Amino acid sequence: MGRNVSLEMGELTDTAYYILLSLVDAKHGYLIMQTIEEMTDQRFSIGPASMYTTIKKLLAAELIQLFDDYDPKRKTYIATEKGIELLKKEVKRRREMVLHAEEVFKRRGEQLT
Amino acid sequence: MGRNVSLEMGELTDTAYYILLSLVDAKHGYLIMQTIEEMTDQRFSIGPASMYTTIKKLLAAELIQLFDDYDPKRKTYIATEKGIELLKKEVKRRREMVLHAEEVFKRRGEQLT
DNA sequence: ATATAATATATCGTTTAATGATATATAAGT
DNA sequence: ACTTATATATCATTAAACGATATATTATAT
Repeated sequence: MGRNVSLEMGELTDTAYYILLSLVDAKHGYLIMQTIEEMTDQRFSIGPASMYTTIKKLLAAELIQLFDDYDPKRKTYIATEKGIELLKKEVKRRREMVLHAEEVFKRRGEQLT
Repeated sequence: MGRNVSLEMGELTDTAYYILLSLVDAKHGYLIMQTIEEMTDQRFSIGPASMYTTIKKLLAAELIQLFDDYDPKRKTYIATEKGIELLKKEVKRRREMVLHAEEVFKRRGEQLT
């Protein structure tokens, strides 16, 4: 297994991070893409290929599940409890990554704008 | 070119992020690996394969350069001005990623520990 | 009416990233 | 002599991301 890669290792790629974050509240696929673009002011965008590939992986890892929906045309997903926990852990990890950089620049007397 | 992937797009993977951050101050390869492990309390570790592959890419993108060194046994690298700028931009991007998550959880009345 | 744009889901094959395995060589400690 | 640590490097494989493409429905404009 990869050193810093797979979901089982408990780490999320940027793509998986944003999809899982979108699914804290139930959404169908297309809405996930829109939500991410809106959330990031168009700075991050995920196309259908990346999204559906990632959704499959997140489902397999039980980080998201199908949401009980009546509309058969749209598949709706939601993060599982396990998914939320991993997401929170990942937020913490990313916060630390920023801190690591801040420490390095601080040591050099430079500030990060 | 990938939507959210390559260095030319101005984004760094976790691996590239930590290597570039290590090279704010000049270091040779082996020391980079150690610095990253120490910095992250063993939570992130990069093996030689990932490191040398990434170093090649960072050199090609002129985000790091060979540091003027007298020791022919050890190749020493340092981040370029361009590399520092990208790193700062990336820190900002990652800070925003954390904020995005905080907003989502705040909206739900949950706090991130 | 009908063409066009937006909504919605999905797969195939390729490219890019990350890594395990492995090789090589030196230096230092036991 | 032997082992551990230091130091750099490549090859082949796995994993992640994505472009291209296909398909179908719904809404909107002409």
